[in-house]
Amino acid sequence: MSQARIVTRFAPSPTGYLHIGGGRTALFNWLYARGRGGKFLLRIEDTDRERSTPEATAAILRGLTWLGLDWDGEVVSQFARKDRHAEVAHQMLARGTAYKCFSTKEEIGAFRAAEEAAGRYPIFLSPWRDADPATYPDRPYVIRMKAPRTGETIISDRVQGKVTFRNDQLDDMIVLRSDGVPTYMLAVVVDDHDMGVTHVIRGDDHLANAARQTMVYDAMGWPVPVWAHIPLIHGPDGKKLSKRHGALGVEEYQMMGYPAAGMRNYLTRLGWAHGDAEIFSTEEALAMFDLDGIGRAPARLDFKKLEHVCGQHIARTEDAALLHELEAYLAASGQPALTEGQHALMLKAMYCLKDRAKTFPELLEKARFALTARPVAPDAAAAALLDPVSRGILKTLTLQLQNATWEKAELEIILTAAAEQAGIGFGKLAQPLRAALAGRTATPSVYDMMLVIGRDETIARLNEAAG
RNA sequence: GGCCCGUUCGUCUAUCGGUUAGGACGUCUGGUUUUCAACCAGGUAAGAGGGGUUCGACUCCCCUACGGGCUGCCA
Repeated sequence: MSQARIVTRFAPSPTGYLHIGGGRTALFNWLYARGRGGKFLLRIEDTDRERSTPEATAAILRGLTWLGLDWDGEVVSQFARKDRHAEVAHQMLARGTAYKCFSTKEEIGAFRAAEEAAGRYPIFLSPWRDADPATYPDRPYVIRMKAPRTGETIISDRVQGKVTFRNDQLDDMIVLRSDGVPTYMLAVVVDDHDMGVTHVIRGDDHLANAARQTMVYDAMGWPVPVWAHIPLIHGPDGKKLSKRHGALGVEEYQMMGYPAAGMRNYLTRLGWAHGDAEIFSTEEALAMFDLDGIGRAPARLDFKKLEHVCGQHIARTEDAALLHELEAYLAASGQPALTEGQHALMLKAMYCLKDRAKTFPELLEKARFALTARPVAPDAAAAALLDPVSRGILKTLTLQLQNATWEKAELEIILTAAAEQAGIGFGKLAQPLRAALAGRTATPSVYDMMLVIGRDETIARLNEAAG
């Protein structure tokens, strides 16, 4: 049997931003398809007209784009396909695998209330299931799936294994509402079938749905896709994800300054493993990712590890690309863009910055010496370092730097000698120098700073501080 | 309530009946050092509980506890 081309999809409902769990689901689908030369499709499940908004759709698309998850073809609107769904519902009717049900919401509600009051599990069994069409009343009806009443439905899941559901636990779900709008349960199946989806990778909150959906596939005589129900992500406290945990929309993470590559890496490892692989590029992830590596237990978000992974990625990213991403971060978070001069200096400085930052805000903080303009405004700690004695030493140093060739080796000789002359350790010299050059007490190496800003700027800042 | 899923260091996880239960983050100690980081070395720390099956269980089965999901004319 030849392996058909793999097609996966991400199908969010546009009722809010793309949250981190949805982002990971999309990522898994993307990795699986793209890693195997398959297609990754995007469908917006907007059949709930009350709660769906175009703003949410836009936010989801932005989130996916930032994460670098590109999809094939046009974004499919589920609502736009409602006629096709209705058509299938009627085909089911014609095939005898569905029937018209005239029970009203009130009747069903009353039934449920009575069952629950009696301490029973309310499975509504429609009296119209086998009714004679001649007895049909003249009023609105829904179309219900004629689900098997006995036996069991078995889901063969790539993550959960074989999961068995007793058919008598499942009721005849509605596939077409009385207003002619299809329900999710029908729409997903029709869409996945029509779009040629071969692998359904989604949250395990859909596991039970897979059984009902299997019945629709069977009713239509369509091949059932491969299922892979992945565990949900929990907050750091192990509870379900909510805004309280800071586990917000994917875009919030972008605002916090995490690089997309780091997010992908972290999210890939959350609930999935391949031996001891921890830090890897997207290309490597694409090559390694497989459904077999997905765990069955929900995973918690760990910001410390996220930061570590992001730091590794920042350190590995090529300078120009990193600067480009930093500027995108600036724009996305509403901060002023870099001037041409700052851009050039950042590019020059990147080598001594990227090893020490885990997020873009940290990178910016380390880059303060390169981004600031004279007069350098020292913070309290830095100002305290610039006492009269230190200023005197800096003044002398300025003279010695005047004609230095601006190379690290020579600067080392000069600074070391200066410290000796002053009768202090190198550290005692480096601190005021740091304060003068960056206005801060924590900065990159003094040599790196001097090399990056150049002789003239270095001397100007020293004079300013010494004066 | 019913059905379904889950449970290995604090956290993410490896292990697919036989290991001193491995790695990573965190944390602790030491090193490097020019501050903060980064980096390097080392330490710390785990099979929810109870029954089975087996020569041998983290691994297979059952029960309990705990957590989660579903149980809509929501998706």
